[in-house]
Amino acid sequence: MISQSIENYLKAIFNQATSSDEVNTSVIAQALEVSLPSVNSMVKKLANMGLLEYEKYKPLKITKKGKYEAALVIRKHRLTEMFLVEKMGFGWEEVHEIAEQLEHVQSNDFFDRMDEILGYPRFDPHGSPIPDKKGIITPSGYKRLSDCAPGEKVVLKALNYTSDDFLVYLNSKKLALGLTLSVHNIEPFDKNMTVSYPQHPYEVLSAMVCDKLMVKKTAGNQK
Amino acid sequence: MISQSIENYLKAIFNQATSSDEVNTSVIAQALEVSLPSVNSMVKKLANMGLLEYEKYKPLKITKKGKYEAALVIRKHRLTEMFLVEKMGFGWEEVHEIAEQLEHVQSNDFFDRMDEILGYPRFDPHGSPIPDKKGIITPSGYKRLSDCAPGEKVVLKALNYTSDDFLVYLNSKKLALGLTLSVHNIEPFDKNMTVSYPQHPYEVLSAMVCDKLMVKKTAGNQK
DNA sequence: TTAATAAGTTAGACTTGACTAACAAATATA
DNA sequence: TATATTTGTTAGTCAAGTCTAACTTATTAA
Repeated sequence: MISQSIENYLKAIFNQATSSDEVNTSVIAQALEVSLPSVNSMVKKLANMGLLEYEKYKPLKITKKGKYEAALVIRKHRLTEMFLVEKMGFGWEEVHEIAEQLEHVQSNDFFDRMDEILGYPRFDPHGSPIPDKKGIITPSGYKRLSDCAPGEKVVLKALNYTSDDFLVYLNSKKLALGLTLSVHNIEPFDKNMTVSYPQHPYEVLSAMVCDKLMVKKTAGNQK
Repeated sequence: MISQSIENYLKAIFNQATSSDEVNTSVIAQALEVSLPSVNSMVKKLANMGLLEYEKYKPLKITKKGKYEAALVIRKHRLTEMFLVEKMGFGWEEVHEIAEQLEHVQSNDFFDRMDEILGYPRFDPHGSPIPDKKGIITPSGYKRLSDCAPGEKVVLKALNYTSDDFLVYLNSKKLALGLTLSVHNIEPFDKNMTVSYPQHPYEVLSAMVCDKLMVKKTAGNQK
C-alpha cells in the first residue's frame, strides 16, 4: 500500500532528482521539512518496495517504478490545481496547499472526471506538464530564462517552482504565463537580468527568479 | 488538533447519537469497524478535549462543542457530495466514498467556494441537511416512511442511511427524492409496506427500507 | 595529507491509533 | 435471584512515521 507519506516522499524525490534521476538524502529532508534519520528510514522502505535504488552513503536513485508512481501523484496534484483555478475560481497562488491535500485522494474516477471536465489539459496553471494516466509526461522543450542570452525574445511558458511567495511576487510584477519577454542585459557579477515586456519597459529580475521561469523562444527570431 | 481519526469518531458519534445525544460504545465500534478497546481509548481522548462527556460504563454523550465540530465535518462531507453530483456528474450512489476522503481537507476556502458555486444548498443529494458555517443544521421536519399510516400521501425527501448498496437498491426500484408515494397497506406481522408511485402501482417495501426513507406529508391531504 | 566539516547512518525513544487477551460491570434470562 | 451473556475496561503489543543523540563515512579546506 502506498501511504500518504510515501506519496509525499516519492513526489519530493521525483521533483528534486537531477537528470540522472539521483538526489541526495539531505535535499529530501529539506524539501519535506523532516529530519535526516526520518528520510533514511523511509528510503529503506521505498527501496524494499522497488521504488528506489539505495546503497549506503550513495545518492538515492529513483527507479522506473518509482517514477511511474510519482508521476501518478503529480498528475493528481496538477489536475487538481488546474481544476481549482479553471472551475472553482481560485488564483494560481492559492491552489498549491489545497492540491497538496487533494492529491492523496484515492479515486481514479474523481481525477478522471476532473480531467474530462477540463478537456484533458496538458499543462497546469503554472505551466507544468500534467502526466497522463500512464504516468507519461509530455516533454515541454522549454529552457530556463537564466539560460537565455541578451537579445533573445522568449515567451514565459512555465514555472519550475511554485511557492505562494513566489507566485505573489510574480503577480506583483504582472508576470504571467504567455507574456513575451525581451532579454536586454545580464549582469556578469550576480547574473541579474534586465528584461522588458508589455507595459514594463525595464525590469530587473534576480538570478534566483530567472532560474525558475521556463521559457520558449518565439518563433523565427535569432539570438 | 483535530486529526482525521478524531473527525471520523465525531461524525460517527454525532450520527449515531439518539435524541438525548447519547450513544453506546459498541455502536461506534460497529459503525467505524474498529474494536471496542480502540473506541474506548479514543473516547477518553475526546472527553479530555471537551468533545464528549464520559463516565465508565455509561453511554457516551456528545457535548455542544463536540456537536459543533461534528457538524463542521458533516458540512464538508455533504457539500462535497452535492458538488460531486451537481458539478461533476457523479451518481448519488458513487459519491459517498470520495466524500469520506474529501471531508478531511483542511481549507475553509475550498468548501466555502463549493458552497458558493452550488448556490448555498440546504440539503445534499440524499436529502440530508447541510450544516451552515456555524454548524447549525436546519431541522427538516420530515418523518420516517415507517411512521406513516395507510392512506397517507407523502413526498420522499431524504434518506437517513446512504450505503452504496442501499442507493443501488433505490435506483433499481426507481425510487428518487421528490417522488410522491401513496401508502396502501402495512402488514401487521413484519411491517412491510405496500406503496405506489408513478409508473409503480404496486411495490412492497421492507420495514428496514421504510425506516430509512424520510418523507413529508403532501400539502392538504388528510390521513 | 591530515584535520575540520558536512552528510549520512544507527540506535533508541515517542506518538497515534490500531489490535488481542483477560477481566469487570451491567443486563438479560432462566 | 442466581447465572449466563453482553458490554465495557484495562493492560500490554504493534506498526507507521516521526524525533534526538551518538557515531561513521565522505568531502572540503588548511
